[in-house]
Amino acid sequence: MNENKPITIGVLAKAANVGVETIRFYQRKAIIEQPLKTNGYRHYSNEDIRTVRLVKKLQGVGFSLDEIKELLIFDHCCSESRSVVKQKSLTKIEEIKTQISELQATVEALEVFSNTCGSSEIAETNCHLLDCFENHWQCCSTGNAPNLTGE
Amino acid sequence: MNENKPITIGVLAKAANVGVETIRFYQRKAIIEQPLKTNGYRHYSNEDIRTVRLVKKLQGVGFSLDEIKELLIFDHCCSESRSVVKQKSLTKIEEIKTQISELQATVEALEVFSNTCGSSEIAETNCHLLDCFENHWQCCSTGNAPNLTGE
DNA sequence: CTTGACTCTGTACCTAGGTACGGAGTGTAG
DNA sequence: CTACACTCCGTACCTAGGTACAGAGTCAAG
Repeated sequence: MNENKPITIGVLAKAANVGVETIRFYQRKAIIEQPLKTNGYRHYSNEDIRTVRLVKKLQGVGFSLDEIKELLIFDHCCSESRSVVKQKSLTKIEEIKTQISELQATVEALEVFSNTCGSSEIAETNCHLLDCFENHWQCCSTGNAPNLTGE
Repeated sequence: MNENKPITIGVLAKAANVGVETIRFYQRKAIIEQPLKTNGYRHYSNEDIRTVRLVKKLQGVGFSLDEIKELLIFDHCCSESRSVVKQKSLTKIEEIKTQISELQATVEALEVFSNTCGSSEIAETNCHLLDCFENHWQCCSTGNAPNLTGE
């Protein structure tokens, strides 16, 4: 084991696949805690590596840094705040589920688009992406979308 | 019908539920086309309302303005570029599907978290969100995550 | 005990996606 | 034909999430 090799900011950055400046930025934003310092140098733990990786993962899935910060704070709170933690998690779960539905509708619209408008055999010039997404993101069908503007 | 009432920038903005400045911004970015002008005033079509709504919808689902611009350009291109359009759509579909999987994994992790760590009966103090997301985002189980840093 | 890689702090700068403002012209109801 | 809402253009400013210095100190191999 290499317990003797300290995890400096550069080591952490490389392990989490981010820039050194990003780590410092996260610290300024209080997303990760200020680590212990020896001779002015930051020394991190393996926990910190896991945390930064988690931050990047959550970010990739659409969480903002503020949301991530909040999640991480939950994680450190003691048992009396469990009901708050639970409620926040459940709210977030609902939000993500909604987002998943919208993404699924987007995939469907794009599939219709590429199977009709994108197909040289089937396509008509009046078949547009716009139509594919309208009518509650459901169809592209004839290529003529109904008038939705109430004209 | 009110064909005689022109769709000015303010009308468009209200219809699409965005600010007037946002419309101007989209035009600067060439996300929507420069409309015809009479006496210096922009006059939009119902198509423009649909387009701006689509832009906001796509944005909400995680598309950047550059991606949206590209999609809208597909939409206006003529038949000889159909294969390109189709390929781009298919690529985008794959990207979105990946994102959906990740979001589903996130939901699972959050559900495990709220059912264990968030539950006052079951929770142990060493049960953390970090653990819930690790091991390929699959479990929180005992509350002690395996060491993933290769130490 | 020097040299080069690494780290420190603070501040400035960058892109994306808007938002606000100033000073001028337009359009329309009374 | 005046008032007021609306629009014009250009430019400046804002937040989020970084990224890049500069000038100084530290660490470790040779």
